[in-house]
Amino acid sequence: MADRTKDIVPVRTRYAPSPTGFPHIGNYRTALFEWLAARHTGGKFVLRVEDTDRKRLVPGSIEAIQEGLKWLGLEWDEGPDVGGPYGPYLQSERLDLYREYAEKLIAQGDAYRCYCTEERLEQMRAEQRARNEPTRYDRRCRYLTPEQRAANEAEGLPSVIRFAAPIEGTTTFHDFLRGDITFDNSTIDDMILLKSDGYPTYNFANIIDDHLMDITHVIRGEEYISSAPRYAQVYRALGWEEPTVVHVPLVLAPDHSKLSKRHGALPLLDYRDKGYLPEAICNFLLLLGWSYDDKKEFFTREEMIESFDDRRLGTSPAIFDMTRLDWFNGHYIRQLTPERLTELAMPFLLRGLPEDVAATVDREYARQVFMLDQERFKTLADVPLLTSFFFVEQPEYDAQLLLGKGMDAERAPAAIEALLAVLGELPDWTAETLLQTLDATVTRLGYIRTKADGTQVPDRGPVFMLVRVAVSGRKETPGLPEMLAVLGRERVLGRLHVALEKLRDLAG
RNA sequence: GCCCCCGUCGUCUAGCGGCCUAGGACAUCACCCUUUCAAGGUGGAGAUCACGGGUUCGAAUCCCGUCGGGGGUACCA
Repeated sequence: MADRTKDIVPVRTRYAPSPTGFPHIGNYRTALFEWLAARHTGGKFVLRVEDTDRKRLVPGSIEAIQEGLKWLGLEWDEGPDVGGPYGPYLQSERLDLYREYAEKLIAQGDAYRCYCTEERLEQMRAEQRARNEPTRYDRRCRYLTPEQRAANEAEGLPSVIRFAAPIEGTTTFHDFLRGDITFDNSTIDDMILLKSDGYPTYNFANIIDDHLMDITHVIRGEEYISSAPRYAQVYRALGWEEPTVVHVPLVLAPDHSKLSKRHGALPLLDYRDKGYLPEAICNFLLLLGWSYDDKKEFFTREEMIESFDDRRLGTSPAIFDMTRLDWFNGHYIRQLTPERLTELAMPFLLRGLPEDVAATVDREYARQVFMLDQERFKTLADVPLLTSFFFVEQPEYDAQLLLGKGMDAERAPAAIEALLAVLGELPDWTAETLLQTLDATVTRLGYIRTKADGTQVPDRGPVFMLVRVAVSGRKETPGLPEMLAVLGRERVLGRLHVALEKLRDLAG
């Protein structure tokens, strides 16, 4: 058996976000794949900020992007904050580099200055559309005479630098997952390398930096496939070797449209605020477009790194399914140790409680409550929803809720009084003795159920539900004896008394 | 319009010419467990593998076409 690890070559990958907003969850999936490719091979994961669009720059988004990566545990080896041998990692600090290579392309005849105004381009495209032609730059400035150029320069006309793309033939690039993809050169126009403000376009800066930073594997979204042949042309003009390119399929909204806020696809950090666990998000994202085999669905961080193989990436778009995310989240919440659960749940609890109540919460008591409800939390946002009754002075509920199947206005007060009589005297307040006491009361009060085989057993249902509502104000709660044990004698007795009063008021 | 990518249960997917009367998971339904709700267990329903042609003894798997979905078509990324 050959040692497979010998075949693994360390790769350099990069996450190259543009600080024009707060990336949504699909963007981070790409980052996850890039990070995994690097970790799996013992390579490096680089964070490079593509801040070349000055108009759309959103203050604070660089910080938010980094916070998101950290939250998911996707730590980078090189980046704007930590530096590295290929810096700077902020494209706005690399402007001279792009200029240098753009000039080089002009010198060798592979690029040219274009003086066309945006108005003219706009008009040109409008006419092309009217004639039902593809909208493309008509290359007017590509064929300017040296005299015309000199005149434009003398006049001080603003200009951009465009790539002089091959006009005839085809361009083929290799997609790691899909194989060779060929575009007819007649469909590719002369893309802008450097904008009139001196900043590079995303496309150009990307090419230059991926090469200069020695990126071996470019993993990016499928929306870049149509730009890929142009990148290939520039690499070739510069005489550079092209990195391996992996286009991962898009993540779509449930209605197959592009992922947007209204479908629940929020900026990543919003998921943290909504009570999702990073391990759940990672696991969910991992399996959106990638699979290990037909069985394995839960991956620890180590297992992810160990088993990630970019050859198993898919090529068809995946739909973002919130329900599945919730399931993963519930799973990982159940996985939490009591201590970690408490740590994570506490802020959510305190935020959901009235201020005066929040101020009195005892950590140890809360810990016991959380453990009781652990298997019921789908997200941490459920914490206050399911557990607030443990903390308030007295839960509010409609007296009618106390009555139900097998429990009417006559029997309810009797049952509570019977319980009150014994619970006050209980020598120890544990789930075990509480269950015994509850059962004894049920039997004494004559709640009997006949099973299918004819045997008679105590019918816990009606009394248990009565007590459940009395102490919690709700019909769904953790197991009754366990819940009473945690609530403590004082609260339970107090709430039973309140229930009794409510029943009397009801009777009129 | 033009160019490109994609197309297996509602959803995420396994499958890479015979092991497939297509497997797993989420969701859904039923039952079990049971003091409620969950969690867990068992089982069911759910995909003529988008459709139509080929190739082959044999196709979800290869080829062509059609349709459908998506992306691109910016001095955005």
